[in-house]
Formats: sequence, C-alpha cells, structure tokens
Amino acid sequence: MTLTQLEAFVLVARLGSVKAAARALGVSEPAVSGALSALRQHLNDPLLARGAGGMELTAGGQRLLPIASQMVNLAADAEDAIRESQGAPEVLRVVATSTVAEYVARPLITAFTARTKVEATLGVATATEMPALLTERLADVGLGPQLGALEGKPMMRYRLVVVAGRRHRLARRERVEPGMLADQDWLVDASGADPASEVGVLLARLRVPEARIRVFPSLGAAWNAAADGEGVAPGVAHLVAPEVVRGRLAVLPVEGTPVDLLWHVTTLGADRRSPMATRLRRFLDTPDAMQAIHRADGSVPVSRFRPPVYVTLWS
Amino acid sequence: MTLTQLEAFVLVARLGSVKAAARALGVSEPAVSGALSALRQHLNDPLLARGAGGMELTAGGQRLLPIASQMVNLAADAEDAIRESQGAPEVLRVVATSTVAEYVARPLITAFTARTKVEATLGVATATEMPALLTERLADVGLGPQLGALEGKPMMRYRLVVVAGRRHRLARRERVEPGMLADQDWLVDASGADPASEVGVLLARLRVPEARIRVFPSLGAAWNAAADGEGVAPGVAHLVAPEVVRGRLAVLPVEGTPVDLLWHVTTLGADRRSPMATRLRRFLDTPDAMQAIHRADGSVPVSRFRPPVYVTLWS
DNA sequence: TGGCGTCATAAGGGTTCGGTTAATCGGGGC
DNA sequence: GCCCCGATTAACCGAACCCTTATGACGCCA
Repeated sequence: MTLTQLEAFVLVARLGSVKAAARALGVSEPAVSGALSALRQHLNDPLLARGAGGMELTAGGQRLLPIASQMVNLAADAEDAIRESQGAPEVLRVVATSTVAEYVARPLITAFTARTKVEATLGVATATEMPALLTERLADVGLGPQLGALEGKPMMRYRLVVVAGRRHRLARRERVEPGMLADQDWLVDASGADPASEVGVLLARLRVPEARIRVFPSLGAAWNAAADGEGVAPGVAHLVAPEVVRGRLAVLPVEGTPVDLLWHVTTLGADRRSPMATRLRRFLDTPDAMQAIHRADGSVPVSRFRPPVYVTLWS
Repeated sequence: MTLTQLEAFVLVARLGSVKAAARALGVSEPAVSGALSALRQHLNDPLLARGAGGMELTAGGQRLLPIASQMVNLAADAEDAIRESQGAPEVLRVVATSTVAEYVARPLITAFTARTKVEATLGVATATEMPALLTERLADVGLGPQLGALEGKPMMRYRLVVVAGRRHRLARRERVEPGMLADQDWLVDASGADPASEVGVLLARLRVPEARIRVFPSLGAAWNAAADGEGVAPGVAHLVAPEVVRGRLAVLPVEGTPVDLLWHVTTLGADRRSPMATRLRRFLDTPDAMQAIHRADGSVPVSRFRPPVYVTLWS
C-alpha cells in the first residue's frame, strides 16, 4: 500500500473514471489502472467496480475512501510543514478553466506574485475535475465556475454572449431564437467541451450536437475563426468588446443573452487551506487585483512581468 | 516519501534511538537508518539529530512527527476497515513485558480466544517501547506496568518479593536490609533489564551494579538458578508460592517488601482503539479472565488449548 | 587516549513500484 | 449484430525501495 496507489484510488473514486484520474495526474491510463489493481490485490477487495455512472465504490471502497483521502492530504501537509519550517519559498498551485486561465488568471497571478514572495504555478483543468484536484491537494486554488461543497467566493462578474463574424448570416438579424443556434458550427475553447462549464451548460441547453462543436486551443483562436465566418462562438462581453468595436465580431441578439454569470475563486475550508490560498483570496479584494483581472486582453505589462509565472498545462 | 520511511522516522523519534526502533520493527539498524536518510533527503531536513538523551527532533522533525504518526495510524485504519468490511477474522496483537507474557498473557489470551472469534498474537516488548508500539498501531493491547498518557486500567495486583535458594546465606536472616542486596548476583528475566519495569526500578533503587545482573530467558529459569543457590531473584508472590511451599525457594525478609503492585492493560483511547482491544478490556472483568490470569504456573488446560495462540517473540 | 556504544555509509541483491506502449476484454448504444 | 469507448491485461523497463553484512565516523567516558 503506497501513497501513489492511494492517490490513484481516491481520484478514480472522486472523478468516477480511470481515464479522468489519469488525466488529472498527468499519467497514462494503465498507470492508474495498475496502481488500482495493486491496491485491490493488497487489500483483497475490488474497491471500485464498473457501474452505471462510471466506477462505483464497493462497501470496502467506501470505508477506504475517507481514510485514503486523509492520508493523501497529510502527505501534502507533511511536505508543506517541512518547507515552511525551513523558510523555503511557498508555492501556490492555481488551476483555472481554460477561458479564465487565458484572460484572467495570468494577470491576477502576476500581480499577486509581484507583491508576495511565492512561487506560483497555473494549470488548466475542467470544472468537473476541479473539486477533486482541490480536495486531494493537487492544487490550492481553483478559478472558474462555482463549485458545490467547497468554499467558493465570487471573484468577478461577466456576461456571456454569443458572437459571430460580422458577415455571418445571423449577424444581420434583429433577433435570434435559441433554436436557430443548434445547427450552427460552434467554435469554443477547451472549457466549451466541459459539460460542467457555463459554456457547456449553454451548449447543452441549446441542444447543439457534438458534431457541430469545434474545440480551439484558446478562446482567442475561436474568435479569430468566428471572425472569418466559420461559425458562432461564445464570448465574454468585456473581453470581446475590442473586437466588436473594431468591427471584426458582432454580438448576436440571442434571446436569453447576455447571461450574467460569476467566476469564483474556490479553495478548501478555512481550516484546511494553505496560507497562500488565504492570501490570494484576500488579495482579490484589493484594487490591484480588480484592475488585473479586468484587463480586456489578459496581457501583462512588461514591468510587472519580472517574477515569472510558471505555467504548466495539465490538460 | 513512503509509509515505511515515515514509520521508521516516527519510531526513532518516539523511542529516541535508531537501535530501539530497529528492534521494535524487527529489522536491522541500517534498515532504519537508511529509511531515515531517504526521508531526510526527500524533505531536505535532518529531522533528527544526535543529542544528549538520544536522537532529538529538529524544528522540521517536530512539525512532521504528528503528521507522520497520523499517517501511519491511518494506514492501519485502512487495513482494518477493509478487513472488517469483508468479515475476515479480526486480529488482536498483544504485547506484554516478559514476566507477564510468561505467566499471565498466554492463559488470558487462550481464554479470550476460546470465546471470541479472533486471531491473536502475543509479543514481548519492554515497558519502554510499549507506548510507542501502541500509539503507532504496531500492537493493540499492552500488558505490563502502568504506562503514562495512554489508557491504562488495572488488570491484576501482585506482590513483588525477593527470593533465593533455601540454603542461601540471606535466607537464614530474620531481616534483610536493602543495602545487603546490592552486592548479590541478581537473576532476572528480560524485563529485569528494562529500567522502566518494576523490577528495573527495584534494582535501580537498590543500586545493584549492572555487573551483578544476569538475565535469563524466562523468570522460571531465573528461579531455577536461584534455587541452585546462584543468587537472588525477584519474584511474584503468588507465582513463586508453589516453589516456596515445596521448599526450593525462600522469600527473603527484605525491608520494604513485599511491594504491592499492579499490572495494567493499556490501549489507545476509546475513540482510537480497535474493537477487539475493547473486547479484551471488557473480558478482563469476567470471572473467566480472573481465573485464567491467576493460575499460578501460566499453564493452559489442554481442553482450552484448541484455538492456537500464535506467539511471536519480538525481542 | 583507548574503548565502547551508536549512528551513518558502502556495497550488493532481490523485490516492488511506477511508468510506458500495445493488445485484449466487455458492456451499452445505435 | 456491430461498434466504440473505457478498463484491463501483457510485456517490458528503469528507478526506487528495502533489506542485508561490513565498515567507517562520531561522541562520550574512564
């Protein structure tokens, strides 16, 4: 019984599939499956079995889960405790959904690291896996939609709109009914492919078939494609505003939009989160943070760029 | 960072020496030292350093200890939880000081296993290492002298006396002053060599030099040697009584003896001890247990001997 | 200044771990 | 009935783990 095995077990249990756990850990699927089967053999219990909605816990697995989760957490605690005791630079691991990572997280973290001695990393994750990443201490802070159960706090409001190239057929209409959007090509970023994200929810509500969804490496790339008339794209109002002003994109007058939404900052409860996570939460209330996250293009002034932000893409 | 390494660290910290930890774990000294150095390297902290009274914790080690201890405990919890969930026979690991193991523990456990479905093991440990064995879940129940901090409960009273062969010089005296015992050959069992045991305390109080102490594999063997006139030995009144009646041994009229003492049964607190440990604690209140532990020779009736008690000697 | 007890390191070997790619199995949906 | 996706298994490999015995280093004490 090793900590690696326990972590694999916990993530499979929490995320409901070996595949998702492998992605979250950044390893191959058989690696997770193998860890799991080693643990199964050691404890002589299946722990998890295929069920209707993914992998389901056996009776033994249900007993093991809280214990294993705590052990994984304590392992993180142990490393933290030592690091702290020897004054090493603290680390802050931020995960964000792709849109947030692209436009908001980077300037936010840059501003934060400029005033705090901390080594920050930024990763991209889906809203679905974010809770597991936080509870298992694979990350300290999650930026994205509201996540149930964990300690979320509104970070910034934004308006979700639908945009298209200015010559797009729908751009000339005075009014667009939701039904007309189902057979459009939708140009989205990674978070659009995540059913738990706001865009995912939107696409589901519009009953857009998967075949019509094209995933771009970034939302900016999706907008460029939209500007070229390749389809419609979700947009964050204040972020697409420059493109609209410039006349490359048009906001479609879709019924039910704009949708007013909130991005949240999510951490563990106050008793379990890292000090740095608390600092970041507080930092969000400052004018500096406000200004950083409202920059329309997600760019960072050169002068601020000194303390490098290490970006690890975990997708 | 593996659980093995953490366990080694915890035991060294608790017992104050690599040597003691190695003994408790039943491995060689370099095995423990190696685990420790791997952990040191991984965390980049000495954790433990040589100090006046054995190994002492560094600042980092102090932070790590409670976390590591909890992790080791949870590992035990995990195994228990699974075992329990699949109805496997429960296990009960009893440790006792050598005298208790020789005369009391075996009949007690035999009686207990006769009425409860449990797989019991009996090990021998010193009073010094017993608390660490219990807190780190290497054992469920400790039988011996009272141990601070943990949850002890009196198990049986006994009287400590000093015996010698009937022809021994001191056996003819009407009164033996403590000072006269310091230059005798003392014949003791393993617990006599443990400064934390009652006999160890007695020897220290009498200022018996180590050179005069001879350790026998069992208290019975020590008594036999005493009967042959080789020296004096500590005795448990009701256990040596038959030998005294038979005239092979004599109780010396040492000032300050007999000493009234108690053997305790010690476990973790009610919230953390295993169910079987609780059962054994309760069993001790029954007449069956009373009778078993008061048998003068520690023997077990054949009829009762069916459910075998696995005895592992950890010395 | 030896001796002694204790911890650390060296050297070596067997086992497990943790990961990979590629192939196979199994169940649900069309 | 077939197909596809996800889980598992197979085969393999390097690295780490964990133990051993033997030897070195260190502090303490007579």
